[in-house]
Order: sequence, then structure tokens, then C-alpha cells
Amino acid sequence: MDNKTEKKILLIDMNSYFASVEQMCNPALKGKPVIVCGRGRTVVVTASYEAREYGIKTGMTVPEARKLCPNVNIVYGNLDKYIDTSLKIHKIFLDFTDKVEVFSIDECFMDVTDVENYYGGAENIALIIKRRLKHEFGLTCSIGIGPNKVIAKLAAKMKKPDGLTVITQEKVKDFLEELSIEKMQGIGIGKHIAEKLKNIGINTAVDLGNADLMMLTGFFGKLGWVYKNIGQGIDHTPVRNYYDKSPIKSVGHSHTFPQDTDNIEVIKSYVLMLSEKVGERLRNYKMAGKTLCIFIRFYDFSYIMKRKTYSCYFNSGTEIFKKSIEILDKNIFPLSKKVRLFGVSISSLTRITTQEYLFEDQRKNKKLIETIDEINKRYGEFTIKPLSMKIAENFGIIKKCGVLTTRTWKK
DNA sequence: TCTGGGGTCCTAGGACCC
DNA sequence: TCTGGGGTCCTAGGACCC
Repeated sequence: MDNKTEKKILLIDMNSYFASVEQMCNPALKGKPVIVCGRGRTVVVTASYEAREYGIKTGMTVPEARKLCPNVNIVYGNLDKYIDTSLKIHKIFLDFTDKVEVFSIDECFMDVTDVENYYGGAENIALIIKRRLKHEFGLTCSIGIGPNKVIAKLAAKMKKPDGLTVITQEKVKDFLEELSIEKMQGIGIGKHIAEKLKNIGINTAVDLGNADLMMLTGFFGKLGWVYKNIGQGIDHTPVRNYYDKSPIKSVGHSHTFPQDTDNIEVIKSYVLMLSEKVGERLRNYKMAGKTLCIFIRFYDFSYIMKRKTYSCYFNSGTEIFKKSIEILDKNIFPLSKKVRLFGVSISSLTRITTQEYLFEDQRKNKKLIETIDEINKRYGEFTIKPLSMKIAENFGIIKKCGVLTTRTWKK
């Protein structure tokens, strides 16, 4: 590929995003170790760089983090605030091009191939973005520039925080030569695959690129082909346009109980609460689904997953709850061991119009459901709720189910 | 007061139909 | 009369991402 056709892709990765936003909103936290976490039995979602100096990492339990840094500031995450800030940040990117793909709440790809000449090159665009983020939000980011998304993503990881790494097509080979398999996490090669690759003598990106395709597909199926491309730094996936929405494939909620439990009544009331949340979100999206999946994690971290596809679409909490209980009664109860986490999700989704409420009781209850949704939207989640949800409430969960993740929210 | 929560994609194997 | 095989849908499970 010559220089004329070489793409210029940026990956902008906000540094310790949630923690930085908290520091931005509360000056008292600036320069101090901060962790952002959810409530209940939860883990560190983001640690500020000051906290990382003590060895605190994402995924650690809060007590573990406290042990490393007794004075660490603990903040309960506020997803709305982070989404709001993200949307404002995107406006900076959109000043350059519409080819802005939201990869997660704190990461965006940009394809600046067509516009870089107006701004003195891709690197200059990156510098302008960094300056504006710092000036307008007080936030820093790491930016990787590469001829495709995979290389841009790997490049962004090279320098953190506040880094800028440019890998031109010409430099890709040298770059990959020095890249160990472990450092390829985040682009489809996780811990398990990395382990398997090392077992067959593949230790660097270049080893992967040079590996025999038949051998790779023998081990990993279709993915073997994908891995080989990654190893060669090849990636043809385009950067999506900001305004092209990717369709939602599934909607789900799960929750870890405050204590492991085998109390069926308590579990059922959680199921009801989760079903209502899933139903409400589906209706907000104007969608319904026909595949129900329930997921149970037991106290020992073993799990069981049951999936069932129905002939009709549904999106009411009551319907999801009823079907979940049917599955539980048939397959899971009586319980053999205590339950740690319960999850409900709906897939095989379709957009739905008013006429398409297929269940008779849903049609009848449609007005009621709409009214409840409206009230809950205005006055807060579960202002109006089924009576049996009281049990879950007494067990101490409702209103504490903070959804906190960097991945789930997409434009 | 060990190990969250929300997603996506892929695969193997079974059921069922023609 | 003797039992193939392709296609599609579904379920369960695994791996990955942030």
C-alpha cells in the first residue's frame, strides 16, 4: 500500500475515564487516589492513576483496594454523568469528521484519512484533540494512530496516560515483532487464547502472523484465520459513521445477591425485579424479543444457563417473569446449592409497533404498562412496582442496582 | 469484607424437515 | 424397505470486550 491510499485511523482512549470524570466534577479529589465502584458485592471499575500507584487495579475487590491504600477515595459510579460527558466529548471528534465509531463509553475510533490534509496531518489532529480535551474537560487521553483499527488500538495502549503513538504501515512489521502475545489483549486475543497460542510455540504477534493457517484453523476454527490476520497487522473493518446505529441484539440484567441464598421466595422476587427492568428497557427501545435466557451463578462460581425460544415476541416484565419461573421450576428448583448471582436477558429482538403486542394479556395491559413506565421514568425506577417486589426490597437490593460498565453503553 | 455487570460472537451437537 | 444427507433452527457453553 502506498502513502496515498494508506488509511489514518485514530483510537482515542480516555485515561481512567470514570475516575477522571469524578476528579473533574469534584476538585477535592484531584491528585488523590480515587476508585469508582458499584454498590454491594462489587469490584473496582476504574482506578485513578494516583490509585494505580498503590497497585490498585480494575477488577479488584474494594477491601483489597483499601488494603493497598487505606486512604483511597471511594466513589459510587454515576453512569448518567459519564454518558453525558462522553456525548460532549464526541462533539470534539465530530468537528473533524463523521467517521467516528463509538467503541465503548471511553473509546472512539476516527477515520481521518479524507480530512487529515486540512489539519496538517493525522498527528496534528490527535494533538488538537488532546489539547481540547484537556482545556475543555480537564481530561487526558491516549491516542494511537495506525493504518487500521487493530494497529490503532494496539498503538494507543503503548503510552498511558496522556500518550500519542503513531504506527505507519511501514513500521507495522517492526511494531509487531516486538509485541508479545500477552500485549495483544483487547483485540480478540484474551487470556485463554494467549495461553493456548503459547502452548503451540506462538509467543509474539509476528509468530502468529507467520503461523500455518491450517494449523490455526485446526485449533481455533474460523477464528484461526482472524488471528493470523491480526498477527500480520491486517484489518479491513471500516470505521462506522457516528450516526449509523448498530442494532441492539439483546437486553439483560443480572445482579449479585448481598449474600448467597437458597431462599426461593427471595430469588423469585429478584427475578421479578430483573424482569421488570429488562421489560422496561425493551419497551423504551420499542423492542420485543422471543428468546429468554436465564443465568445462575452459584456460590462456588459454577453456573447454569438456560435458554428458550418462544413463538411470540414479548416485552412485559410480567411475561418475562412468568416464563423465567417456568424455566426455573422445570430445570433448576429445588436448588442443589446456594445462589450468588441471577441474570435474565432477552434476545432474538424485533422492533415493535403498537399492533404487534402479540399476547392477549399484554394487549389488555398495554395502557397500564405505559402508564407505569411513564411514572417510573418521571419519578425514578420502581416508584410503582408489583407487590411481590417488596421482598427483594426488604432483602436490600432495589434502587441499589447501579448499572456500571464501560462497555454496555453504546450510542 | 475474595472474584460486577452489560454486552457480542462463535461453535458443537441435537432436532426436525424435506 | 433399511436408515443418507443437506439445511435450518435451537440450546448450551465458551471466549472475548470494556
